[in-house]
Amino acid sequence: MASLSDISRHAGVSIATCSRVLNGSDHPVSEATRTRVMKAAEELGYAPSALARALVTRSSRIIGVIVADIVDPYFAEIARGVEEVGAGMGYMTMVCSAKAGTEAELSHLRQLRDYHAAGIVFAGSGRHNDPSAHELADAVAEAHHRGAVVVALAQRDFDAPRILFDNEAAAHDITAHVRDLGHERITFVDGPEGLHTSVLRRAGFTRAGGRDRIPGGFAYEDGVRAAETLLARDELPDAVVAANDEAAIGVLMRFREAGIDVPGEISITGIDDTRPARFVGLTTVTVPLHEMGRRAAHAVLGGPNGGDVVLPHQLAPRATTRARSARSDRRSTAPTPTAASPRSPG
Amino acid sequence: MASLSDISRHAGVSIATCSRVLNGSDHPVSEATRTRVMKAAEELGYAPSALARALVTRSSRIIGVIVADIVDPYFAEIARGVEEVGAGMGYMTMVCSAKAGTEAELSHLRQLRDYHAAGIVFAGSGRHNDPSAHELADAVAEAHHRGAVVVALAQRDFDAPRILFDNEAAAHDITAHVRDLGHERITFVDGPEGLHTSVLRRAGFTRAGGRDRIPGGFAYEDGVRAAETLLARDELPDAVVAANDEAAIGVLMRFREAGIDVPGEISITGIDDTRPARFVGLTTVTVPLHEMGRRAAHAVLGGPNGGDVVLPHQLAPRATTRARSARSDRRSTAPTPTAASPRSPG
DNA sequence: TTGTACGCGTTATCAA
DNA sequence: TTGATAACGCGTACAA
Repeated sequence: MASLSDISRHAGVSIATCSRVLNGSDHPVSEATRTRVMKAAEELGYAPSALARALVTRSSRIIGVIVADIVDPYFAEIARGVEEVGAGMGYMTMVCSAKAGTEAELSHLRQLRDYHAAGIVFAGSGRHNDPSAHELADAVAEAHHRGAVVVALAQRDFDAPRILFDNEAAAHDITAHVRDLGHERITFVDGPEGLHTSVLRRAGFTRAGGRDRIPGGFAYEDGVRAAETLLARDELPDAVVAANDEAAIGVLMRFREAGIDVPGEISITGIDDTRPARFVGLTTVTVPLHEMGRRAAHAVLGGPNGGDVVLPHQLAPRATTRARSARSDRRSTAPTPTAASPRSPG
Repeated sequence: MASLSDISRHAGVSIATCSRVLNGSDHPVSEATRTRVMKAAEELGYAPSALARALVTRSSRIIGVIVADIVDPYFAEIARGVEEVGAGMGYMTMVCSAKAGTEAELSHLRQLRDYHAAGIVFAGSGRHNDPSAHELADAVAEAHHRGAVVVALAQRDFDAPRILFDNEAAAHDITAHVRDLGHERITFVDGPEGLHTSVLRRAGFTRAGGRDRIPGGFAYEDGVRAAETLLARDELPDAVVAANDEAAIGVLMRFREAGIDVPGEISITGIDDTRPARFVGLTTVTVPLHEMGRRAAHAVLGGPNGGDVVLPHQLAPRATTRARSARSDRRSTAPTPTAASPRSPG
């Protein structure tokens, strides 16, 4: 409640001097008055107004992170990284959900600008043929111009340093891994339509020799649907590579519900290694989400430093994949009676 | 970039008038000048400074939500609820992680106050014998005094309206449900030591006739450890009721890894019904996390309205529980050879 | 209906 | 080493 002028009056010192001692200014102040001011501040319970400070400094200690959905562990992990290092430096983190798309991102960006946010982190991927992409790019440029540091944690269509991992390579590597396990007929469950990240992951799958693809998404239900698509076919593939963990888990659960043995009959993998992946023992690709968040925060704290950064990813083989040789091959040997039956639930 | 004075100059109108038309003031303004101002604002791309506005109004359109860990789906769900209705009303949501405890909460509270946050939502539970509880209570009182609306979404030791569900009843109901399934020997995996929520849930278990309890926590690893404690005993219980979903999943996974059939040999349940619970088909209690977040936001938007609210919870029977009669009873019939063997993995 | 002027709490410049 | 004082951008009595 107490303001600088209160302190000033209480200590019998000018308001300017109070400001100097109360905020690590390099301006010299005599030890005597310094203690006087400190004491007054202590007694009156002085707390600087972040608002007033930001108004004059033209920069608040606020970091905005724009995500699609904070409930999605992918984004939560990023947000936590940002918050972690931000809080350590006295910054507050604003989390903005933009599930609605670029339009919502734009409005959040503007709002963040109105608060003179020191930095803005775009956690999600951009989309193809985005009608408001240009408008967003302009707004980003303006925010940058006004001193805000903008960082992108995925493929984006505006000018900002990127801190990311190689989506294409991640998808390639997990596909190759499955292939190395001896699986030939591999189906890829696509990510959301139009997302750059989806395109990248699909490309990785293709480069690794994958051919079969079916529509999917990043949500559990998308995975369930994809599994049903597969179940409706005459024959199941050897393995399913889903565009992300949550979809993979959807596939996994639907298959198990249908009585399919995973990984006995079919292998399933995801990408991202979010917490739920560990819970279900999903083979996936560990991706530096938390570290990306941390680095993004460091980027805004340290000012716009340098160009893009590509962080490493890593295979995380777990319990939903198995080498083909290690299981009863349904094709090279005569089909057993049990080979067809499991697909009907109950 | 353009400020009110810019508009004022551009439109040849006083700065006060500009303010009046640009912020739905009820002060009368002639239609002529109104359009003049609007046009100028449009041309110069006027955006009000949230900072300056907050400074003079003594209240920013910021809602702070203090959670233990945003990666925890329990809190993410709450945060999303807050953000959802907040964003709809032009408010920004600050998410603060206070994993470190009350000390961290206190520092976040202070920071939020420095930004003149309109409201502060405490998502997590308080703890017993908390050394800084009193200090926090004082800070909360001060924040309240300064016009901020403070809401608690769990048991707390300070004065603030509460929006919550009945933890005791939730634990009681799930335990009773398991009991109704015919299970007698039920073990409760405790929540984190010292948390009010832990005490409440434990009490519910006890009231439902439960007796056996083992140490646990709210994390996956805690559940894994609890499972190992159980595996080390001579005999497994009929069912395990864990203090929350994540611990339950830890128990579940460890048991399955040990070759135990869930729910064939043992039933497992959680509390909260977070997303991962659905992923693994965990029987649990659905709890109004999202709605609590939404209501909390409404509470801060509508000012301090009324007293505590207790929202309903609901049983969510799924695939990790089974009626005792429906499975081979290991005790009333002669033990079969397969009854003992599953416990050794591999 | 419009304009003037003060205050919100800081930082920063310039004198003293 | 210290102190006035002008911004920062806005809301709002009060006056015109």
